[in-house]
Amino acid sequence: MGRENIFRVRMFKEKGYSRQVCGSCKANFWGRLQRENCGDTPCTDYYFDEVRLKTPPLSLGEVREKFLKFFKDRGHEVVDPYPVVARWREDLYLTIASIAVFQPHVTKMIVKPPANPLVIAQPCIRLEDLGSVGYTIGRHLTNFIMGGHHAFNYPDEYIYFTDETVELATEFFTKHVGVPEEELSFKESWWEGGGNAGPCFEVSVGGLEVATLVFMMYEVSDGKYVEMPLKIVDTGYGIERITWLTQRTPTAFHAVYGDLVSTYHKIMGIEEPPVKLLQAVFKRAGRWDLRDPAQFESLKKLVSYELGLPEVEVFKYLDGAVLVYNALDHVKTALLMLSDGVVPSNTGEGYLARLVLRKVFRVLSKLGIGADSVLKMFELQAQTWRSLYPRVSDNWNYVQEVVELEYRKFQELVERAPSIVRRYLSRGSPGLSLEDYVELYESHGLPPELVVEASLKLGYRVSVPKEFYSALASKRVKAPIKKAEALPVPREVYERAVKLPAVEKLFHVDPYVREFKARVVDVIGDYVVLDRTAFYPEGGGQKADRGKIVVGGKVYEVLDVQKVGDVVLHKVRPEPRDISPGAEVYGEIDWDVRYSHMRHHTATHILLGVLRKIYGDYIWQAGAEKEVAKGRLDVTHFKLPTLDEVRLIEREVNRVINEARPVTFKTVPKYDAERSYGFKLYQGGVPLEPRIRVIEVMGIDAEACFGTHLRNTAEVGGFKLVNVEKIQDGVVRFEYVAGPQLVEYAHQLEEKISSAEKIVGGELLERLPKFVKELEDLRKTLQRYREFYRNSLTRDILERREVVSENCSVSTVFTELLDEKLFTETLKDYVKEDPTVVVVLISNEVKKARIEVSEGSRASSRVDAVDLVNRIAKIVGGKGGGKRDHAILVVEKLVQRDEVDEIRRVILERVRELCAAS
RNA sequence: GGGCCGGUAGCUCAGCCUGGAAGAGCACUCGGUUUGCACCCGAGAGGUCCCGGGUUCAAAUCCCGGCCGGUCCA
Repeated sequence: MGRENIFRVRMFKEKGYSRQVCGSCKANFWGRLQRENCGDTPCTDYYFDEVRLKTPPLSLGEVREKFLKFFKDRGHEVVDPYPVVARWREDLYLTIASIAVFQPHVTKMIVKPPANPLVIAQPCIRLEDLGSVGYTIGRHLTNFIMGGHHAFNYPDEYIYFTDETVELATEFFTKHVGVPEEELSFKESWWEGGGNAGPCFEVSVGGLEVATLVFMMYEVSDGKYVEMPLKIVDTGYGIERITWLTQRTPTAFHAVYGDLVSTYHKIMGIEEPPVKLLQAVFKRAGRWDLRDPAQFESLKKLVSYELGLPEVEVFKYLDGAVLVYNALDHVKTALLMLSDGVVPSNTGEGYLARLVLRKVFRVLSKLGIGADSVLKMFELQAQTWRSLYPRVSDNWNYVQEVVELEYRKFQELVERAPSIVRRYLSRGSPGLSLEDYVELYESHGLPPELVVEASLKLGYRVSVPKEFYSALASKRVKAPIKKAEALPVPREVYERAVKLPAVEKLFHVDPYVREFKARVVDVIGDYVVLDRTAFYPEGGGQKADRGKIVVGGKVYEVLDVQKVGDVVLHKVRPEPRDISPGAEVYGEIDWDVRYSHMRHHTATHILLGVLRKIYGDYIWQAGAEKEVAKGRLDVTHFKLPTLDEVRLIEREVNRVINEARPVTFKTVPKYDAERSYGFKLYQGGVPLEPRIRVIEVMGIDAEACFGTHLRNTAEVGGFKLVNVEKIQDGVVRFEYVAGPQLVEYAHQLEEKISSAEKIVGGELLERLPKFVKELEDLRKTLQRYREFYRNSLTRDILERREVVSENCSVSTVFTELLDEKLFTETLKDYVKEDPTVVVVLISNEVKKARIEVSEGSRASSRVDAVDLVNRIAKIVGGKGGGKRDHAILVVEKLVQRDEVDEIRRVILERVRELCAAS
């Protein structure tokens, strides 16, 4: 199919549409009427308010229902929307389009779609337009519902493609939205994203693009387009935009948020602009790019002239309104993300949630809005949207708690700002450089507006450098290409293993199988492949089994077990040189190791279930590991559990164990599992398979899992948390022991206590307070001795003091006890009292000597302590240095009596020389 | 996952660039003064300079590694 021809669909010919060229963007478009331009912004102004619709104004929910019903009536199955957090995708954090729901498993033909054709009203979040929201009066939103009808055409199963897609869209817009057909414009375009590409139509009405019809048919690899075997109809209908179209309000926010627009104005203390002002803006918002500050400025001036309103008024109204629209949009986006269980943090999707929250908090806190009102703003939206997005009301308690916490954290940052800014102001050059602004933002999270504010508080007037945003943008580096995951086995082993047939996994059939018979399929280096095995390969956080295999009477130890696709590799010792394919094998796994893994694994599932029950559905597994000695589970959570909570968790887990609940496993089709259990199935990641293995702990937890589990929770035997810590903002780690390991753990504790008691010679609780008291007494005694020593030293200095002139005196003291800190302190105090003195303190230790020269202020103006030290070094050797009034010399030997005399003589002579000279 | 910033007295921080005697303000204790709202004056106590290693005669300071906190980005 040629790329040109694909746009020549059946309907255009039948109904007499003509292919035209836009006078502005030169793109080709199709329409029944001849027109000057393609009918899409920015080639035209908005005029959809003048288009006569045959339907009454519709709400967002009504448009959504109308859309779903229309396509349902045309043979599409309605598919429930997925979460806005794209947990099923490794390459995306947020659901950015309805097709994302089916990538990559369906688009790569690993799994069939849940229905075909299908229709979905998918809530989406796109944060790349974060900065545009408000200025475009509603064309850009960070959250929106994308209506998509999708048809997946397989080589052997054709559903429908271009002709039907255009006809369906036309019928929907004309008959059900009530758009006169002459007003429809289909612009030819090209869509590319997520590794796929294809031609598309952009459908517009009165300047507003309301849908994109993509015919996905290429895979993009190395910049080349490779035709896919699967041809996908990927459509996106802007449910918000259609709502706007039917309501013809001056902004999309009025159409989508209704009364909330006024309410938000009131809460934020911002006056609502008069309708005629907004209408004047509406008329130009299509062609003008108001995100450009210069254009926004000109528009405001133009509107002020046109309506005869003072410029300041227009500026005040519109700047304020943009803030309100921002708040409406961002609060809803944050609400949707949090309701889907995102925990704000400094990485991943948690960071994106925080980014959105902070952007709106920045404005709210500047307006002086308190936490109560902020919560009110969230609550109003939670009420408005709870029927359209059911998860919003399910998780409201969590949302409330987290919004409050995040707002408090942000206010703390604002409070901290002046002291951080002060640090930057006080270093080096006056004011703040461009680099300072960038660093303040990137390292401390302080946007330039906040920096200016903080500087004002400190009494500095600074202004944001114009280049700030471009400097920031130029620092953005491309994402590093994700490192290919390390292979579990050497490459040559991997490449041969991957071609072998699937191995029968006895550990899945019955996790309690300890011994088995099998045949050798292949031997690759140290690795043996069998046709069936009970050895569990490392995976799903569960470590590999150990044990032995016997071939031809020879025993091989199994050191490691790994899997490559559906093939299990046993690494054995000694080298399996004598083993050849076809040989019979007897295998036996180390049951103690395995059973311990199973206990910790089942305990992990129980713990996760209990945590979700206690805290809420925002608890997600962020990592897990099950070993012989202990289990470990990292979950998303925003605060460290208290001691009481830890005890509660332990009690609840043990209760589940004592209730002896059955643990079952079954392998079911992916979509059935998702329907019955929801997304919480995918705690450990999403398996790219048509059928998935579901482990269910009755009434507590159900997860897609590869691991081996107990039959009954009673077998866990007992559960004790041994460590709970916050490993990262938003992630809490639990470590625990189960079954006999609990006894091991108790033993370790006992041993620790008893060895400590051996050291203190008695009971810990009795002896320790005595030790502490004794230590205190000793400290006091030592202090008294040092005081004594210090006095005696001071006396020695005084006694040895020889006056050289009115400005200089010398005292050389020799001692055989070393207490560096005491010396330094004593000398410092002494020379403060006597500014004329030069003190030389010589002290011997076991193998080295330390000579310290200290001078009073008047003495040091004539005599350089460093010079004296160098002279001393000539007598005793060693190296040293220091400042003019204080220098130190260390020698790796003891100083002899005669050397002390020599030093005394030399120093006196030198000081006399210098002081007399002045 | 990557980058950047920080960790010094109970708190807020200076000192680090350029290695050489551990500092300020607030809080605390004592004495005086005052008895109207951040009182004032004087004295004192308080330190694992995050941890480990290296360089050096000498490290809070320089280098390497780690831990913790903050923050930006993917």
